[in-house]
Amino acid sequence: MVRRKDPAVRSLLIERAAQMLAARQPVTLRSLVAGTGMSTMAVYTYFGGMDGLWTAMRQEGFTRLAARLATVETTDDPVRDLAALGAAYLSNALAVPDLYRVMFDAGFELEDAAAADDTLHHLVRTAERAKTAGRFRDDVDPLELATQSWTVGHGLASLVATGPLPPQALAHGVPLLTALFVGAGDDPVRCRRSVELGWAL
Amino acid sequence: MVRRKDPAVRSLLIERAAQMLAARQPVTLRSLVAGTGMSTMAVYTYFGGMDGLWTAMRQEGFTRLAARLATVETTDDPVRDLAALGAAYLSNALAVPDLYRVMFDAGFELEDAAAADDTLHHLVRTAERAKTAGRFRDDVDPLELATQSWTVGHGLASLVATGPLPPQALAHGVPLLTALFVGAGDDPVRCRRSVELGWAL
DNA sequence: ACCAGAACATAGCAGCGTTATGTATTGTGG
DNA sequence: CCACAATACATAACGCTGCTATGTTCTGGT
Repeated sequence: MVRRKDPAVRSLLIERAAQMLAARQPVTLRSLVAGTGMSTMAVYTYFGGMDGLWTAMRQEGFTRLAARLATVETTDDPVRDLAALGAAYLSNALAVPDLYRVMFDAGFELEDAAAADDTLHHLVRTAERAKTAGRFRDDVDPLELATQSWTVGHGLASLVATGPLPPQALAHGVPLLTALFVGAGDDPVRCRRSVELGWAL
Repeated sequence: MVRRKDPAVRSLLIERAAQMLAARQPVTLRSLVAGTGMSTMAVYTYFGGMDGLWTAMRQEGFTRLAARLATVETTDDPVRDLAALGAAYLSNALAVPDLYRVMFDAGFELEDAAAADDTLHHLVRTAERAKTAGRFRDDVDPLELATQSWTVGHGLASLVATGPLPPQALAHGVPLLTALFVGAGDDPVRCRRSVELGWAL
């Protein structure tokens, strides 16, 4: 009785929307399906409307971000890795600034929060590694430190991607993260070296 | 030959738009002028279109923010004052989250940057005071430190106002700012006390 | 007192997301 | 195997958006 929705079509639309977003073309219902042979109804059968498309785009953004963070190699210096994750976060955000803006736009829902948590998890695990390696104090909560690192990264990404700060302001990431990690107990000079190594934009 | 535009009408429209924004009502060309007796053309004579209105709203947002920061009293503890400015920044952002979002929306232009600079200036001056008071190292650039404080504040404000982080995450401001100021040379225990005093959300 | 020009009102346009309606397609139960 | 029912899809229309073209009203300097 059914005629199942084709997942490939869904990904195709998401892909196309992402490309249009990256090309700074307005993503509208009609422009999205134009040239694909599909009618505007496709967006409704696959996403339930434009809001659904934007939600899907947010998830896509977090998925890509998670994939990007997964490429960061884990070394024997977890603090370096933590900084490298921050750098990768910023690199991803500025590579696709419009998608990044969509991810944190007004329509943020609970289901998006799950995707965001997955992203945070990379940071949490690395913070844990740094803690067990004795780089951080015992009373440091890895989740809290990860959240604080995220806050710094997002603040930087948001201000640079939106325009208030110039791209060279990304260099602030080094002093910000070193201060944060030293505050968590790491040795100042060693920390600085680790962060600079991991940052390496 | 002229019939000058009435500045009062302009402020009235901005005020009305701000109220609708705060009430989470959609601010559209027609809904904005509805009930005021004006026609839709008013928006064009006073702002040149909706884009102009949003630019004006951004400036209004920065003006209100600057006014809010100006209410922060300056004590003999500049580090406390710096933290107090950060708290005021967040308090303002979360009091009018939709206006705050507009301020950092896609259409950010050069003329908005000037308004943002005025806001930053409060932080810069206080950072300078802390430096001359001997709380920070000599090689600390007040502008850079202010920018970094701003980054932290904006990151926190953005993540909480948009939804990814819950309101209690605002407490991260204390460790983040202390770490930053200690990294700038302040004494750890004294800094912590100052920040906690100034934060006092 | 005139009249150029700014301010304003009205109506219409193209575009937007959405929905209603009709048609085609498909998997499944008899 | 076939008919039925449910899904997918196409087309057209609706109400809304920002914007512009046109006509009117008001105002201030010569």
